[in-house]
Amino acid sequence: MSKESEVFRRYIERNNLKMTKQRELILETFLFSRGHVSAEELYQTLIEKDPAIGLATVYRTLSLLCDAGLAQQRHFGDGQTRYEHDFEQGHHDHLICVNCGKIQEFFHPHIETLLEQVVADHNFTIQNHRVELYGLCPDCQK
Amino acid sequence: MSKESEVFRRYIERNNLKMTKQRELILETFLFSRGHVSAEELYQTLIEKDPAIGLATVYRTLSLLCDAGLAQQRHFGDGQTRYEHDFEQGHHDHLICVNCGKIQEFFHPHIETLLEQVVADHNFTIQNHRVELYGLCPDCQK
DNA sequence: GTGGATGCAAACGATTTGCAAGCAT
DNA sequence: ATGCTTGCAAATCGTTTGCATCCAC
Repeated sequence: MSKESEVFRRYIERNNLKMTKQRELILETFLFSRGHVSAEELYQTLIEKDPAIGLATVYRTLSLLCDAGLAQQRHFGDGQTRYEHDFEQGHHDHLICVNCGKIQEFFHPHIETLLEQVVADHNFTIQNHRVELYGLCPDCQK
Repeated sequence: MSKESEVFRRYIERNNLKMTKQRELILETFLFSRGHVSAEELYQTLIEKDPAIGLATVYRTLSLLCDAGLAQQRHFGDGQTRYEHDFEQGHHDHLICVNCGKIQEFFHPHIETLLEQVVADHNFTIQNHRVELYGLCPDCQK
């Protein structure tokens, strides 16, 4: 039983919700999928394991996972919402290939520090931030 | 006649398109609106000047302005696409208030330099980037 | 048994598209 | 006259919601 599964169970219990086999399957599949999945992509993977599962359930469960702190929404240029689960490994930013869609994560402590400074200079209190670089990945530069 | 209007006319001509009073009105209104407008917001302003104008035309013209290099799409958290026209004044990033929606622009040369370095380190060729900080603006911190 | 969870289909909001009519060239 | 552009309505896409049924507690 994974740590995330434990966290989710506690969240479920604390809020008087119920653990179902769909929720278990969705969490498991979500955790297994590396990177940044959209609801639709996750759904496509899920129907192979449970053809009866509904897209609405995927959306509802992803929303639950966000509330539980196990997932985080991300919006990159295309119209879709993507969900990330490995953000706990520590904050990171993204390099996105505009050709193949590959997403490369990176972390640069100095940039983070400077961003904090910008926020302070403008008297904002920060909640979160995003830094996204769009371009061509090494493979797509031809 | 503004510089942008000139650029637009050239673009129209070069692509064998036609200049219409709707396109003129939309460009003019778009340029006048400071900041980051959504198609719907622009449309609301426009129907006061020309009640017959269609929302589809607004979308089509904004798309044209993007192609002509006079506008740029931006996606902030909410579901709407926003259009920016003053990005030519030089690149800048955004501080967004999650409470009142105010958008404060800023520019920090050192951050830009570091981002270029990150891109180089990963062998990407950059096209553009965005840095967005979400939090509470001074007014909303109560 | 009861209330939350499901799958489906319908509803939704933002954006796009097909079409007949209008207007710039 | 030609064909790009318009406004309208219908279509589309991603996401949410209503509802009857189902299932975890």
